[in-house]
Amino acid sequence: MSSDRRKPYPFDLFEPRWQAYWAANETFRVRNPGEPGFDASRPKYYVLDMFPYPSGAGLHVGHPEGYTATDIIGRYKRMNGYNVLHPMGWDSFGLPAEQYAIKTGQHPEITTAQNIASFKTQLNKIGFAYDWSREIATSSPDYYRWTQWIFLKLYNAWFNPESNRAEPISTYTGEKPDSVRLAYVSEAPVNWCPELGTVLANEEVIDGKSEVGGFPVERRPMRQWMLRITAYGHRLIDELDGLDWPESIKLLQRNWIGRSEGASVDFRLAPETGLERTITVFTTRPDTLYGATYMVLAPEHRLVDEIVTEEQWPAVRDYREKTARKSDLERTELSKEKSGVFTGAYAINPVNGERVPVWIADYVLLGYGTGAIMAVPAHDSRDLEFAQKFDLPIRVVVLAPGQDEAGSIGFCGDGTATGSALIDALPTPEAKRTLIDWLEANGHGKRSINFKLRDWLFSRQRYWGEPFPILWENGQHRPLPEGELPLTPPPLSDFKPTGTPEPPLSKAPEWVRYSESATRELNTMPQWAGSCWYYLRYCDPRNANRFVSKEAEAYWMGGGKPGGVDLYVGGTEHAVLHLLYARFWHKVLYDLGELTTPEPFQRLVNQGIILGEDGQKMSKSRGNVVNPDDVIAQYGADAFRLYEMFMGPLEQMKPWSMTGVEGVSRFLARVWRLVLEENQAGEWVLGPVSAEVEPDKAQLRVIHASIKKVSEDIEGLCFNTAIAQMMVYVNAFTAKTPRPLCALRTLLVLLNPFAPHITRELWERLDQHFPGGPQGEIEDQPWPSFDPALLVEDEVEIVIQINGKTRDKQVVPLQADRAAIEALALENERVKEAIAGKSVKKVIVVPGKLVNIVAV
RNA sequence: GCCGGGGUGGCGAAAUUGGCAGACGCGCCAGACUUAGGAUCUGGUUCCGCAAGGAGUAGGGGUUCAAGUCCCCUCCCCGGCACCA
Repeated sequence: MSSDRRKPYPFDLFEPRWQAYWAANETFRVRNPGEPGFDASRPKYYVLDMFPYPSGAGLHVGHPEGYTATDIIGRYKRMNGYNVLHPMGWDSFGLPAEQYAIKTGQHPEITTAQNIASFKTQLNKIGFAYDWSREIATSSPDYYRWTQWIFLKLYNAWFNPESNRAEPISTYTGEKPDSVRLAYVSEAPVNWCPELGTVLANEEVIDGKSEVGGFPVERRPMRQWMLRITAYGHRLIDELDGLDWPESIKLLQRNWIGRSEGASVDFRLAPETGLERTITVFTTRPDTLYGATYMVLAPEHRLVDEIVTEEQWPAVRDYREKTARKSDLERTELSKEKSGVFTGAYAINPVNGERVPVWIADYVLLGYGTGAIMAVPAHDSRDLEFAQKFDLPIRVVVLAPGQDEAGSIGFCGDGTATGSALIDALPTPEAKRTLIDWLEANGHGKRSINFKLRDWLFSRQRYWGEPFPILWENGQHRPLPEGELPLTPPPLSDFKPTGTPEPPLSKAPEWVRYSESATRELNTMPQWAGSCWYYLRYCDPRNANRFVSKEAEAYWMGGGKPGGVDLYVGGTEHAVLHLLYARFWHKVLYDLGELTTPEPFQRLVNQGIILGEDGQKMSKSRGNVVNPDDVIAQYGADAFRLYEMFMGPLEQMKPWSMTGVEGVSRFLARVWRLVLEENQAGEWVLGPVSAEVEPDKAQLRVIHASIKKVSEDIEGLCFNTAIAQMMVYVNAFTAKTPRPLCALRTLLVLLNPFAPHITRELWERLDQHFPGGPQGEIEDQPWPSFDPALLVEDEVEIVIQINGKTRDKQVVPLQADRAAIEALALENERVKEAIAGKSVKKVIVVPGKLVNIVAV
């Protein structure tokens, strides 16, 4: 006997055949408005996956989970008469691709091309209905030419606070346009990762380590390109409201942007300092101003140098040096114990003219607010801790509900103002308002909104990314002329990071030198640049004149309110990275009149991660990684797809199970044998199928209930229950022969989005035996509709409860009214038995469902 | 610490407005067909109990004729943020 197991149905023969057929016929190609073959009568549906970065590890079973979900939706919408845009491409610039190239000692251009090829082969083996004519790669010059073009748009724009939107820099009338550009150069301290040899954005640093590789990150001042995402803080928060996104993701973005409302307050320095300066602080609690008994500056704050007194200099210098040596990680880890030093200077509290000492302490961060605080120890736990340690006064100015002064220490909620002349006895919200009004009227401060979000550090000291279309001359930057795009990187053989902040592009002096007096910018853009707008390029991927044509953008991204991609599926890991950056770019382009919608992704769904069979996260070191290729070789692509969807709810984390794959594979084999049977020679021939036989009443009910359930479940992305319903369908037809042809055809159409190969094969076989059936290919069949009348049964089984406990069940006519059901129930033998000797207090009848008899 | 999302059989999970808890699948048990079965088909399978019956959706309380579902408290798991003034 041969040792290799017989396949339950010959998927290995027909799956590759249909895949080749779809590719050769461009079955899933979709046309743009104006192109021949475009059908304007159909509505559009844009369904998008987060495109993968083609790593060397290849596809794992997590990728196709979301991809299968969108594939089902795309095929389903297509059968429902939509023009479906369902593209795929490659996020091929950036750190992961470059790290892989360095590891294998090959040029990233080569490894990237190889990885893309193998990813594509893998995806095609799963039978996805992509329009491959729209394939894009962020590292191809045709693509990044427009990434660079968009960067120049940002460079040549500013955010006008009057109009609350981006405008061309030409509308700026101030002195220093370079200080307002959306893309600008900054010298601020940045996250430098020596191991990766590049700086990183805040969003790419997790617990003081790089998101890629987990290497230590340190702060150091460097000249870098920044994008002014903070200008969009309001809109990035406010416009989340209209999006159909998981609340959890919206919340992550809200928290990350971190909007707080309050006031900025100016404290003048005390007269003896001889300085006409103010310290401005941000506070969310202006009502506690009377309780401000000291101030704290961040150790790095610029004012420190000016205000510190002679005798405090040594202590201050010492403290600053210690702080500077700490990494961000240490600074937060050692946060338990408060530390700080008095500067020797005093400031004047504007509400009561009191002199308050000014300290420096590392619990105040330079990067948030103004880098200075007014400390209210009675109502802020950090200030309290600090005040107790350094014996600073603690003054209660807010009474907690039902508490006296002593009991209000440490209280930070809403209460009643006390010991605060201007606002005494006012409840907190009113006290805030009143005090801000007073500050504004007297020129001591103003209403203010502060964001945690910081500008986006946009340059990297790496090779494998988009070069900046920027030239330097006499220390001044200017844009590269648009006609010189794309700006391709020099073909370096040694592209490795230099180990210093000097970018590797500096290794190509001829490339760097632009003219006698001008040189090129040496930094490259981060990986996120390409993914910020790829969904736009899919709309018109070969356009050589624009990043996307107006018509294509209006068609695929427009329509509906607020429009955009109709369904976007991907992991949560991009919540505050890609999903925030892309919204930002999109809004800028929208403001500049390049786009028709303010938001890119109308509906977002996160697929849950797939764990290994052991319930642990899949990883090479655990040896629990499942490779799609292996599963497909053994069970076929349809079984693989179906299992991915049958595992459980799309958004949930769930473990892989090979026996589960076997289960859905058995189901598909039952579908196969519903239509075909094996003859003596081992060939699959038509089984007991009849065109004459009609489904019986019960079968009709299953057919129509299934059409309803499968349709609703696909719309709701509940694929697991849709599949369960199709299993019920198959079970209802296996026992009885001959099988009605029409029922089988309907089943194949319902199942087609999930298992496109087997349904296509069986559809063809039925066509051969029963010519003259429905016209066209199964992929183009109209989605079936159900007849509600056929769902209704003549009789229903109702439950008979006594005191809420089920005692019996009884079949009654559907039309039976309350009285009839009650009468029937009281006649019931079991009921009579149970209520003997008791009195019936109440009878609740829910027609079609149950009777509950309350008896005591 | 704060903010989210969860906790239902041996396992993955189902369960409109509160209305038969456990659909569907895995696994397991029994049987049929077979030279054979890791194929296929049929039946069973929440727990305790021979049974009648009882218990049961993390735990405790409440509302209700009726609670997985609504309200209050507690515990546990997962994710995020974390000196954000």
